Amino acid sequence: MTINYRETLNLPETNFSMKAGLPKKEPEILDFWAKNKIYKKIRNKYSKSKLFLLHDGPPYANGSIHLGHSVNKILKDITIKYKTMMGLNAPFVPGWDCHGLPIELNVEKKHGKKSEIVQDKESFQKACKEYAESQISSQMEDFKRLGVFADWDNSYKSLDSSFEADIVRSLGSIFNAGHLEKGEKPVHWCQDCSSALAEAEVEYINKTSKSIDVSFNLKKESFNQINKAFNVNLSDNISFVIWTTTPWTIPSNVAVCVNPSLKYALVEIDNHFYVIASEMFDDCMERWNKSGKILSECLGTELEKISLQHPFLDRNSIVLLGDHVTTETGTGCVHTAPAHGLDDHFICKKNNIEIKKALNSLGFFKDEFEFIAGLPPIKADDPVIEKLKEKNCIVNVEDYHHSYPHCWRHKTPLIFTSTPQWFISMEKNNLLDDAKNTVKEVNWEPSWGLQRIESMLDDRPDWCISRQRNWGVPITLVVHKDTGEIHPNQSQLFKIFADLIEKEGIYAWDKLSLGDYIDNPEDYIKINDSLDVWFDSGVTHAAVSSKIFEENVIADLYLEGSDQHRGWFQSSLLTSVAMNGKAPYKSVLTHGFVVDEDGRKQSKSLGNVVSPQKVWDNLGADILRLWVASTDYRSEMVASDEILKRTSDQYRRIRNTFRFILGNLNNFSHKEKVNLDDLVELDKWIINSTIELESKVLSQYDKYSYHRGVQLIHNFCVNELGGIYLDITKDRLYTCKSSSHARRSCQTSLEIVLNILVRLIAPVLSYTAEEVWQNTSRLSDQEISIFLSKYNKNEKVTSNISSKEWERIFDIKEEVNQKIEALRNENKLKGSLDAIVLLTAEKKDKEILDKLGDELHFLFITSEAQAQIGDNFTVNIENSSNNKCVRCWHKDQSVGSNQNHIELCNRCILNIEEDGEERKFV
RNA sequence: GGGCCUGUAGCUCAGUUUUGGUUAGAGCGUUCGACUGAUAAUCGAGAGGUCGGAAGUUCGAGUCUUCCCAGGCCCA
Repeated sequence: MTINYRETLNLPETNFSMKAGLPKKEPEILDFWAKNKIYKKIRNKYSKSKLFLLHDGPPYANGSIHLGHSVNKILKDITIKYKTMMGLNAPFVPGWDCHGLPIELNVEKKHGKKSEIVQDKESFQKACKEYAESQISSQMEDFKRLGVFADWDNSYKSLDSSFEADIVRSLGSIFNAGHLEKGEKPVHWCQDCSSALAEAEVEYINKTSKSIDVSFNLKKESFNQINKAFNVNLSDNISFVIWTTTPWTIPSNVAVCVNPSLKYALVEIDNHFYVIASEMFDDCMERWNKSGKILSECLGTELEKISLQHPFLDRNSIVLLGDHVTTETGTGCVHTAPAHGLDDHFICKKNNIEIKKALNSLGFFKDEFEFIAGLPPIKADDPVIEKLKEKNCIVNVEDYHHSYPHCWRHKTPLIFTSTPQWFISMEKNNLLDDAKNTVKEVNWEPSWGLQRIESMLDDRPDWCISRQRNWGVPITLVVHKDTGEIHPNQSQLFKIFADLIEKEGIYAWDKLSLGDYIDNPEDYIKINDSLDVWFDSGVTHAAVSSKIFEENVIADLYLEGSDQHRGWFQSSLLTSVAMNGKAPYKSVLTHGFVVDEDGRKQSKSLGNVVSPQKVWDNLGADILRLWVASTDYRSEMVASDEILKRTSDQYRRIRNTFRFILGNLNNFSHKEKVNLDDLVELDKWIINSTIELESKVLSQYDKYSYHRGVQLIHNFCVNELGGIYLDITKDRLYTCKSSSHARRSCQTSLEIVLNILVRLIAPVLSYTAEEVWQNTSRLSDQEISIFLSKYNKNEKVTSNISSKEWERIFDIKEEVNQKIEALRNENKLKGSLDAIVLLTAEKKDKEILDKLGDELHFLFITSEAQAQIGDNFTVNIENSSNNKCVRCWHKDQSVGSNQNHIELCNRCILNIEEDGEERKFV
């Protein structure tokens, strides 16, 4: 009867399953981390180590997290874990941005705009707070599910009263540094919000407006000047023509701007004379459908201070010079309403022209404009046009299609209108220049980040920090009720109010009576505005990092999406420079946005949104993490079903590599380790290759190039391990005597490979790395969690065969493979173990091959192999005629010679009956 | 419309700057084959690219220049 020799083999055995089952397993690992307080243990372990501070940019506390959030937090987590395993103290304090309009709108929606809760300010604020907290807790659960290590119990939230107090303190500090300014500037205003909007809250949507050309008649006193300028002699019927797409701003017109260096033409049409820019003549004639004649021309500068009659108001409109006037569209004469345009505002301020406001404080037309009194601006266009027609001042009306600012929430068109606002001035105390200088010292990654933030700083206006809203931190200014002057003791008051808010919350501001804090309370009022939420998040360096770590600590890294060049990177920079004169970060790393397979942004309407919740429920968070890590995040990141499928494939390969290694290390104890110098040569090679891999991967991680690192690891699993080492050593692991040097040598190297590899994947495949770690006491005895372990310093092993020589050997192996494959295709050979390899090689190659002695055939996984010297390199394959050993599957002439084991070769008999074979090279 | 960025095999990425230089690489997937002792795994071999497009500089361009196209972020 035949003996079942399979039982004499040392086959791999492990309970590390092939199928990952991540969606089920990951929550268990999460529990393990929580129960064992791993994050806390990490903090304790590295409390004395060098600090690496990655400061978390707060997501807005609204809605469930999407893929973009996941990308951001995973990248941060990979970084934190890598730095930690490098031995740095890398804490991570997550945060949330909690005030602001979107939360107010949701609470209004939930309770109803007219409900008592919404109508009463304090109850409304409390409802907003409650809502934000509920959002935070659900977002936090999702962030945890991603496998992110953080101090979740001590996260920061801008709604904490201590944080709110610090916002007030920060504002006080900026006030003390002389950057605060009261202003009256045109801002985007949403009628539906009854509020000025931040830039980030503005959305551009195509809109059709009325574009009108309006004539402004020349006043008598200016005829001399114009006759002189154009060298004519007229006494009547001269008009300047302006063009605008916002007819409702005509009631606020106080001036007409011309460019001093442009040429202007006096155009005659039907006995009437019009002034427009010469360049715009053709354009205007076409638009107005008129044929006019240019009588004369002059430079814009000669038109300065000419007086025009407002079309329907008893008001002068004066001609001003401005470089902002262009000839892109219109007439070259620009309607100027300083209450409704930034350029207009500045030019009038410069020329000391009084700002005329047609709108009341709620954004409706004042009573004095009878024909439009009480109307909102967007409904006033038609009546104004009618009025202009009535006064015979309209030259042309047509529809105009353009991209126009809208409220991001209501999608309604915004107006640009002047309101009293508080500003952080860019100029007053040199803040902008200081910020621009500081930014050069920061390491921007990718490097174009510098250019980007610089160009954004270049054209940034003063920072309007006033919001006429309820859910926000109050601007705790006390101003004189008549003069608007800030109270002389304001600096001190900031501190007092901050302490009060710390104790009682933001509600304290509305409740307090000034009499308790100042001497002449009847002369002063409290400002009602709340702070722009960008200010809240902009001061996290002061409210969070400074407090937890060290006063004015500068973070090593800010890591956010590229949109934050205008957002948080800038708000943080400006407040930090204003308060401390320094940038709050040493490095700024940005990632792109998530798009679909066609490169389009993910949006609900396109139906191409990939939900992170679905990914971790179906595939596992480690797949999501691997996707993030294997994508070059510096540009857009493509997510699709196919890509995630590919990612899963990549994951399986890495997982199975671990499974195989673990299986073969079964029953291998530390005592059985082989001295490194005594290892089989091939085992030395894989150790040295792995050490080399480690240094390459870590240097990629160090550059935040996770995708390159992951690619290196994966390729190593495929090529060095799967294709070469593990394939070749199967023979030794399975067929050699269990306790033999030949087998222990291999296991010794596998243990080293395992230790290195599991650490390399840990920052990315955190769950799987922990699963591997917990699977075997050889790892878990080192530390209770892999994340308490570090990257070890591994020394390369000295070997007789250099890595160059190994490279050549594997090249030759590849040629042998191709020859074998060719024969297989001709059906002359079944498997490689049927083959006998006969190599002819040049002396140099022969000498290298000789280093493997008679173990060469193990390298090729053939039954026999020989090399001889010759002029050319050739590979010859023969089909072995020997019998196949049923145990090791090699074909050998000794098979059948032993009567006790008639089906075995001598090598196997040595391995099962005697001391076992000896292996030195392969 | 402006600023910044991206575009190399079906997919993910190398290669592009310092230095322009043989038939442009890898892994995944795909096809074919092997094994059944990593087995919903593993091994071997093959196919697959006018490097977004066009023009230019050059003996020579994925790489340099200009323009165009598609897309992203930010702004208007």
